[in-house]
Amino acid sequence: MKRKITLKQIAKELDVSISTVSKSLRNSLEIGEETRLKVQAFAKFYNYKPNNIALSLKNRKTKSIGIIIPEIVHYFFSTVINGIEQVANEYGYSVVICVSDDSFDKEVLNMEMLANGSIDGFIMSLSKETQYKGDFHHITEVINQGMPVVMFDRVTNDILCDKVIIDDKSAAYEAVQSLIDSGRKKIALVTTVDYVSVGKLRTDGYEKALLDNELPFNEDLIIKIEDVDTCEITISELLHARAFDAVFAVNELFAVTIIKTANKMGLKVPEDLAVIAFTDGIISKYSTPTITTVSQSGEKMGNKAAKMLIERIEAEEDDDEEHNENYITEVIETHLIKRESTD
Amino acid sequence: MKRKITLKQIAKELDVSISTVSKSLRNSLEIGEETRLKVQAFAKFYNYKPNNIALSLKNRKTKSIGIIIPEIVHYFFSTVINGIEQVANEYGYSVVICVSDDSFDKEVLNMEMLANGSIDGFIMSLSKETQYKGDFHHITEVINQGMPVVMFDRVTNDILCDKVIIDDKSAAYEAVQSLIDSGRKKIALVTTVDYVSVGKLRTDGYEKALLDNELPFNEDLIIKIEDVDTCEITISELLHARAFDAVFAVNELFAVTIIKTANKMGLKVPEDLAVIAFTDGIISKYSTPTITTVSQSGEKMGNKAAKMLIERIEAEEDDDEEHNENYITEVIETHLIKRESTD
DNA sequence: TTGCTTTACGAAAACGTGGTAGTGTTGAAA
DNA sequence: TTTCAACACTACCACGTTTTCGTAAAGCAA
Repeated sequence: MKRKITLKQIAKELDVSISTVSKSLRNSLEIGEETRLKVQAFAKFYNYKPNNIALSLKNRKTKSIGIIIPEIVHYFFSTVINGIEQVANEYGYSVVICVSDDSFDKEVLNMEMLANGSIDGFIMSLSKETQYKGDFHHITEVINQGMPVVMFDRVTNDILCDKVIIDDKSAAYEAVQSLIDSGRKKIALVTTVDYVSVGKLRTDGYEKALLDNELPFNEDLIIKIEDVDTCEITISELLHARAFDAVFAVNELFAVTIIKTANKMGLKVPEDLAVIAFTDGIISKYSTPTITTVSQSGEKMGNKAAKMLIERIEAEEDDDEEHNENYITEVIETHLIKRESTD
Repeated sequence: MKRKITLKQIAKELDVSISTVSKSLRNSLEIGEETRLKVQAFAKFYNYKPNNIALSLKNRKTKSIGIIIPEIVHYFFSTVINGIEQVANEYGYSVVICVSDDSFDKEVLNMEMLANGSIDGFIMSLSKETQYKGDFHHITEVINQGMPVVMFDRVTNDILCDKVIIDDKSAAYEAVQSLIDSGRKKIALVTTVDYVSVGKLRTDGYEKALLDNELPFNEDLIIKIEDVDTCEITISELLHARAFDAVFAVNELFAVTIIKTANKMGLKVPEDLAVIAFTDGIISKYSTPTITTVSQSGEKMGNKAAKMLIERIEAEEDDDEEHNENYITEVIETHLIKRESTD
């Protein structure tokens, strides 16, 4: 077992100074060719690679970015990570990932863990609990320290920073409109509890589509679900009453559960019940019937977020102290992917 | 914007030495109470946190572990990450994730990027290309530098290190046996190309189960699929010929595609065709019918792998030079989760 | 006063790197 | 012989921390 070799060891071995070694390896003209080649050969032989940690300390840059997300076993979030990773890699950055598990405390802890020099910037999506509490001090703190932050998907207006979102409201509008266009009149919205920002926006879009088409907006048709396990019961009751002929679900898990429930009751999808889901995940592609979805490209969001963050990071290098605060909110376009669950 | 405060700045501000500050904050008895409390108060006020990078440099530990996986938008791998993350967090480690995209070059690049001091150890699953090439020099190199490596799922015998796997062979055996027990005689195996180590082992288990039950082992019933898109065609041909009455698929994507193909042809699952899949992912739970699977708990694998790695890392602290090479291969148990696709 | 121990703190090295500034030697021009 | 530049290299600093060693001042006994 040979430990990684350092400049110092090379210097000692070749009986020159550390600076000579350093300069030789960076091909400085200060060093005579003979010495330079000798050093280079030696370094190559021992597979010298500069120590990243030392470099980070010196340059005050780690070339890594921190990602904080609520879940990782989650199609959408993992595609976002994928998108981030691609861009990060391209620019020579590593990504370090922390999962908040939708817990406020974990989110804070994770941010503190990374904020002490480990990374150059954050990309994050808020945990449910954080959104519920409305406490963002950990984020402001980090930003005040001059660390760039990009938020995506689950964002908040209370924090000024770059953001990448989709236009949840108009995407929901489009989905509901397409249900209306195919003749549906009683459209239910299956959503999560209010404090998750995206749930709220999608509800707004749903409502607007109804009103624009002069359809009644009926509170009873908004089904708020906190736990997916309770979904089935609620749904089946409403289906029994034939209370609706179409469903817009804010995620594909709800959608597939609804379809299964409907099937059990002998209802046909899409004939008796049309279903559209938000988030184009793997379930929608492979369920029976396949589910029409509003795609939100996690990969694109990740790409964009990473680009924004890295630009911020590298911009700070120049105008060291004065960071301009013209924050951008990027909106990623969505589109409806028609599949078998609608007609 | 206030940059993070350092020991030096505190020292200057309070007109004491850096060492005094450091010691005060670590509650050293060397420092008089008055000074100590003064420093602590000041540090608290300015929210002093030691710089992780500096600590890493000093202690030669980064308290972070590198994960290299082929894909991240992948149910199994993301559950493994989740498992790793849980344990890592518990022990105060961060995880930095690199995706090899099943490419050898990326795998090498990523490892080199992380190996220069950024992390204390690796947890990895080999890329397809690496397994195909059989070139593991990048891994041996890292190990030779004294960096602990734990491999999981897609491992190789050519590398000596800790490993976490499931008993693919006996798990496959169990699955096929259960098909036989329910009266199936012509059982097809839908698998990937050979060089992915797990595919090979599952094939072995399949074969053994057949032979043990004195069923013919027919090469034609082993369907090797490289690309999931070609799956449907191959399958439908064989189904037409009624060549088999049960399928053991090595992943759930194959399984669901098979079921859909069978349905299209008017065949009923499980009556006409029983299906079992490896990997208990999200598709199996939500497809129609739900799919009987061999569960391989990614979370448990991740937990175990992380524990093994961290133990190695922290063991090295003590017997600094001599690391004992009694590597362990941990086998995670699997079990059959019966769902609707079998009777 | 001298010699010894405590108390309370500071200086400096170390981790590994890279850049700036400096130093000493050589050879050639004045 | 002196002076100056070119050359080839070394010294030193900074990044932020911990830790070992050192030491000045104070206290106390003889």
